[in-house]
Amino acid sequence: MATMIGWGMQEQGWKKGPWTPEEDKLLSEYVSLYGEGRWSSVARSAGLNRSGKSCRLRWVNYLRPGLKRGQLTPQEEGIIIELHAIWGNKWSTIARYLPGRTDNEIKNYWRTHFKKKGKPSMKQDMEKAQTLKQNQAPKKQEQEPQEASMKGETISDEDTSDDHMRSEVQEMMKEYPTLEDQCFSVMSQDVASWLDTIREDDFRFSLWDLDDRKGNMDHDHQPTVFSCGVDSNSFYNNGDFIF
DNA sequence: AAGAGCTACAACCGCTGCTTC
DNA sequence: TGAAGCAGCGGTTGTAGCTCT
Repeated sequence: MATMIGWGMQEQGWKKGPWTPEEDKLLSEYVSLYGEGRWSSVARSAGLNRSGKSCRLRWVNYLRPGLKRGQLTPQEEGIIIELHAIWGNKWSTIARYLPGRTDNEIKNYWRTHFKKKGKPSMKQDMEKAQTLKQNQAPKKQEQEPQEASMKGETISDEDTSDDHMRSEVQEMMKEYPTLEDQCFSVMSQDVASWLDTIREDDFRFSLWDLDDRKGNMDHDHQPTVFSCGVDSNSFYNNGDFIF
C-alpha cells in the first residue's frame, strides 16, 4: 500500500503531481494514435503511471490541440460574464462557447477576477457584460442606449434587481429549455452586438462550430449548427456564413 | 534585498450521471 | 433491473512567479 500525502507521492500506485515533458509526450503520442476515450486503458497502454482521470485532465486542459494559451480577451471575458449570468457555474457549458479555452481555465479566471471581489450579482454580471460590449461597439450605443434584458424588454432601475434578473432568467429557462434555444434567444436579441464584439475568426469557430469540427456531437447539450435566420443580419444562410 | 501578500494556473478530489454487462 | 466501472464536471488546493512594502 503506497498511500502517501502530497503531490509527487503515490496512492494505489498512481503517480501524482506535475506532469513531466516525457509524460506529456507519451500521452500526446498515444492519443494521436488511438484517439481520446478509454482513459483508464490509456494510462496503462501508454506506459504512464497515472490514473485515467489524470490523463484525461492533462489532455483536455493542456495537451489537446487547438488550445489557446495566454490571457483571455475582453471579448471572451464579456462572453463569460454573460453566459455565467445565464448558466451560473456551468463551466464546461460556458467553455463550449469559447473555442480553445477549457472549463478549468474559465473557472480559474472567474475565481481570480470576480470571486475574490465577492460574488458578483447577476445584475453586476449583466452590467459588466454590457459595459464591455458597449465599449467595444460604441456605434451601437447611440442607437440602443441600454440593452434591456435578454428578452429585449426595457427595465427600470428598480427592476434591475437580482430578483428581477433571476426571474428573467428563470422565465427564459422555461421558455427556452435547451441550450440551443437559450443561445438562440440571446443571440436573436443581441446578435448585432455580438457580431460587433467577436472577431470573425473567433466567431466562425465558436458558437456554430465548436466540437462539431471533429464530428464529435454526441452530447445532448452540444450546440448544433443553428439554422437561425436572424433577419436583421442574415449571417447564416443555407449553411454558409455571411459577414 | 528580503519577506509578505497576491495572482495565475496546474492538478487533485469527490460527486454525479451515463454506459455496459 | 441493478451493480460496477468509467467519464465528465465543479469545487478545492498547492505552488511558482510576480508585486508591493
